[in-house]
Amino acid sequence: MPEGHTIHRAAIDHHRIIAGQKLAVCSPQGRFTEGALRLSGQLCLAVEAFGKHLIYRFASGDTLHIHLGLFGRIRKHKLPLKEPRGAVRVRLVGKTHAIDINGPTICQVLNQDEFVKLTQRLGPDVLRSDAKPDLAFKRISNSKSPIGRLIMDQSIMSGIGNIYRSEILWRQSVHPETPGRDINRQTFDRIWKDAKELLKLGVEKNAIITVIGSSPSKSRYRERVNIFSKSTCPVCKESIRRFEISGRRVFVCEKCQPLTL
DNA sequence: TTGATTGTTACCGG
DNA sequence: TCCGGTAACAATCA
Repeated sequence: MPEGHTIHRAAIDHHRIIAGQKLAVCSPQGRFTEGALRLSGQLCLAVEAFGKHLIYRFASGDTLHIHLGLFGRIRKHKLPLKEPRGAVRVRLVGKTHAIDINGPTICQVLNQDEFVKLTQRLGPDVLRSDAKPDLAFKRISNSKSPIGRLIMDQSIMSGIGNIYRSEILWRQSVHPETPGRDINRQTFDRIWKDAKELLKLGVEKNAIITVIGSSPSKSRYRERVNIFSKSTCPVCKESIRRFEISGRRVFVCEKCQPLTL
């Protein structure tokens, strides 16, 4: 199974192998033919992530913009080429390897202006060294929306997904329904730092791991997280409350994460 | 075959 | 204008 944000970043790490080469680009299912034609034969300068968005930069100034969404997946193959597995939207072929991109929510060519617009509408990325967390804190401390909504709002800060949301707030003893304006700078800094560390680990291990020391070899995330999709708190053994924010599942231990501060 | 899923976006009403 | 809610979309697996 793809692992949300983590696989996006891991994909970048694993697929830089095709950067610095002229790539053949094709669309096996014919669903990205126009874009593929525009990029094919171009020199790929770099592969980068902005939040959960993946960007392949080409010498022409165009970029390939990919967002994997819930189901998207990137696979790397050694040449010679194999038959596409599943619904491959776009295939990038370099000298030694090919990259197949299956089921992305977003798959488009952006010119330089469009690329700039994309980066401008994203909040600071917890994994980028040039990120400015101050921008996120400012937005959060002016909002009455619950912190559980705010830290997953990619226009406020980018990188955190649904599993990390519940896990980070549990690790930092913050109730997801705490209004943003009640989060002080110290608490925000703890959330930011934890997000940064957990996502970095996730990229390294190519898996969502929020229980430090747990084995990444297990195929199911349930064994590597503390409360997400669980019924009892691993610390106090109280039952976990499950509810929704914006239609996405949230988990909270109301004993370890009291709402009143 | 059905339901569930680690996400985003467009659109609409308050 | 800004929120929050809803539907649509994506592919795969149990």
